[in-house]
Amino acid sequence: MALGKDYERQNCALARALELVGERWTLLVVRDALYGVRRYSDFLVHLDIPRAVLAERLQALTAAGVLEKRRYQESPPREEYVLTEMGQQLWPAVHALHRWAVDFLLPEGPIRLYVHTTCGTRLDPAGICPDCGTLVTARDVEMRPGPAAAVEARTDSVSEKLSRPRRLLTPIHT
Amino acid sequence: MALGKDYERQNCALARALELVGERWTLLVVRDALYGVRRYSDFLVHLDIPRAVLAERLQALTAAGVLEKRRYQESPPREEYVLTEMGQQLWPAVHALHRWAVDFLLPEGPIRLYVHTTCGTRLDPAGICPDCGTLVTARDVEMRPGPAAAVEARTDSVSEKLSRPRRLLTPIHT
DNA sequence: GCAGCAAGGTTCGGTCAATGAACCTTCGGG
DNA sequence: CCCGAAGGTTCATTGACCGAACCTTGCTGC
Repeated sequence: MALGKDYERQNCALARALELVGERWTLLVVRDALYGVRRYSDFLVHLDIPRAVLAERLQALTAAGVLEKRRYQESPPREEYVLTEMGQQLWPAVHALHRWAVDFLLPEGPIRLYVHTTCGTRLDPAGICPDCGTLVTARDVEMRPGPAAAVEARTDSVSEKLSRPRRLLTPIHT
Repeated sequence: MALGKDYERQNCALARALELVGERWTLLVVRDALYGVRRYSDFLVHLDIPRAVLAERLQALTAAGVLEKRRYQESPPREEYVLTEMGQQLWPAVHALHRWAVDFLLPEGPIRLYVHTTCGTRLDPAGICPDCGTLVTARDVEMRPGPAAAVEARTDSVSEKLSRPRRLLTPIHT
């Protein structure tokens, strides 16, 4: 997002949100984090994002409290970025936007489906499980290949792991 | 959003959505349209957006089918931009992101509240009316000043009209 | 003991979108 | 005839994004 990245004169909660997650790539980073991606190198190969931009976004999201940077091994020191509670709560917004795109921008049908783990039912546009009526949190969502899954053109290792049914937030590297 | 405005290599519905509504200012334009703003000059004073950027965004949203440009008077010819059904369906996504910001980024409390017109109850984070249990569409939402409404610093004519309780999608001019 | 490699970055020049100020056109009213 | 409102377009400046190259730390194999 070029120049002033804040909407200072907009006294509105949505503007505050967009200052943080409205920049280019940021919401895709959050989506990948919901999918279970945690490492710098995995975000890199899955998003095709410039290295400098990824580093800057991870730092901004960490500073804002959406991600937490933690060391998962000493020697050699290695870091991973994990969604905080605040970050996981972005799931309804990500899902709503995703669903809107499926309904209006993807004539070929959804590439992925999101179902409630305990009921096996596809979420409705609000992120509710039609079966049990509860608002499903990211932890209780399973993602599965949808009718248009074959269109998936990516062949990187992260995409392959994500192409099988799996629960959201499950770490990609064991 | 600078340079390549598309995420070509991302085969994902969310990426398609972000190519359209993920650019700087675009989602704020949609929010204003949900509030009932329809005219170029009203978007202009309410958003403090550069004129060229506004013109470009309105055109892109119209081309994508989110807005419809219509002539509301001949002689002198005057245009207005109205949300299509596709545009109105963005409400759940806008609301979810808004609600997330209220919950995590606004310690002073919400500036505006969204309530179900028929029940008078505040929507839950998924956009459901807790009273009647239905997913509330934009047409049935009333917005009201919230606890932190006094913080509203803007004094333009559009902000003044929006500071009173009103139904979403109600046109601002007459 | 040295080469190679993986992870996680930083640096750097070129490009292109955002910005804001100035300008333009069409029409109606006084 | 002049002014103003609505709805734009044009233009120079600036800074974020891009991608390629480079760097550092600590393993692992020979």
